[in-house]
Amino acid sequence: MTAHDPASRHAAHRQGYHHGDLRRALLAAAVEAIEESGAAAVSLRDLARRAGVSHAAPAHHFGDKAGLLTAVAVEGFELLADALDAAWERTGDLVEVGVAYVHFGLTHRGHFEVMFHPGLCHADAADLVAARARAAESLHGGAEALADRAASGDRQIAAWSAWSLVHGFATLQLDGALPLPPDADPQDTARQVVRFFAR
Amino acid sequence: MTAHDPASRHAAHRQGYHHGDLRRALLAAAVEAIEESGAAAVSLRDLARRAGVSHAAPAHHFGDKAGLLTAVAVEGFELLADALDAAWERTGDLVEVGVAYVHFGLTHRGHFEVMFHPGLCHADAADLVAARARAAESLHGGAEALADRAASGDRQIAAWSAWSLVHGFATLQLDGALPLPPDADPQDTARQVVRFFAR
DNA sequence: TGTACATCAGTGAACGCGCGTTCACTGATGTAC
DNA sequence: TGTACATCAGTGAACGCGCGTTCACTGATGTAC
Repeated sequence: MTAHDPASRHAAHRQGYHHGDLRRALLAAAVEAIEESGAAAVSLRDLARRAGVSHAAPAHHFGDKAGLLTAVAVEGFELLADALDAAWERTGDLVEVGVAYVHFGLTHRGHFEVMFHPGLCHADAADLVAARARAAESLHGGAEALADRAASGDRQIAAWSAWSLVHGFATLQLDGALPLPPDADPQDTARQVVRFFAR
Repeated sequence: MTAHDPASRHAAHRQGYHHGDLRRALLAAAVEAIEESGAAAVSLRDLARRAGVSHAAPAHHFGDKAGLLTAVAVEGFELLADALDAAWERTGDLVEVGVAYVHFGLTHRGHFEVMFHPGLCHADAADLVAARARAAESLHGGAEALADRAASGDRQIAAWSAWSLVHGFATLQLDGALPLPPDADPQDTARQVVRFFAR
């Protein structure tokens, strides 16, 4: 790791004229800001402040606000696809894929919010379309298999139902609309909910 | 209906110094604006413009932006409770209560958005707490009865599952994340999804 | 029936603020020779 | 090994804009007498 290595520059206190890894720093700042105040309230100037950089710098990397949020959404869809694939490979249990969806939402609320409010992004950006498609594939596979297991009715309806269930549970949790008893573990409750569905 | 009747003044072109029913007009403008640009983007000045009134007028009725959105949420919860109760009384079918929930969300997206993002409101306002409680009662009754019908496992888990299902379906539809085939009727699809769940 | 007055609803000018965007610039990096 | 130069990343001042809020005000309404 030399002094020119971006990671070491980033890990150290920023001192030079160049940041070293401003793009990544801005994405992290964006997720943080979204989790604090919501995606619509994010401003490029605030992110620049958080990254310790001049207010005009973000435009270099993302063009405009929608461009930045698009990058957040792309990252989110990739993380989600990874999480769903990993759950399947780890457990071989379709219920756990649903649980992983909920877990992703609860632990990545910044990404999650942007991913499902496409109005804030450049909805047609090629990388966004690709990342969304990959996540949809991971998700759809799981949901359809779950539907097969339920072994009744229309596969498509079953898959939509499964997705609705986990998405709704995650969303209600994130909005604080479905308050669990203080001793309940959200992920464990999610597991019971998905199991109930897959009964 | 005399010339002093607020409704007639409202129906007619506004001409006098007094609006006649500015509170209601501002609420309607707010719902419209939210459906166009999202709740976070609503501004009091824009609503005043839509209502044809000076920009300082809204503060008279709602105090501030959060006060206005609180009023939107209160109206939303009351409309939702009405819709759920009506569906139950009309059909006596618990599936139809779920369908009514989805239908409410799809036809009141402005209200729906504010109702489930409490960070934008005065979350502790007495009328909001009361309206939410009434809606929760209508909803919970339906969900628990559906759970009873499913006749397996924990009632609480079953109720959360039912709510998650309909909320998730509505949310995914509103965000355009679950695109139906062009010939599919959203409400009819919702009915199939809820039936699949209640199988 | 008329008059005086209190109350309420809406006005419009003013303020300070944070924002996105533009633009000429400068510091740092990497490559060609 | 050194020098010149192109490219890239970030700066900082400037602009115009819409916003929320305040405040003294004015027009309209309703009530007491």
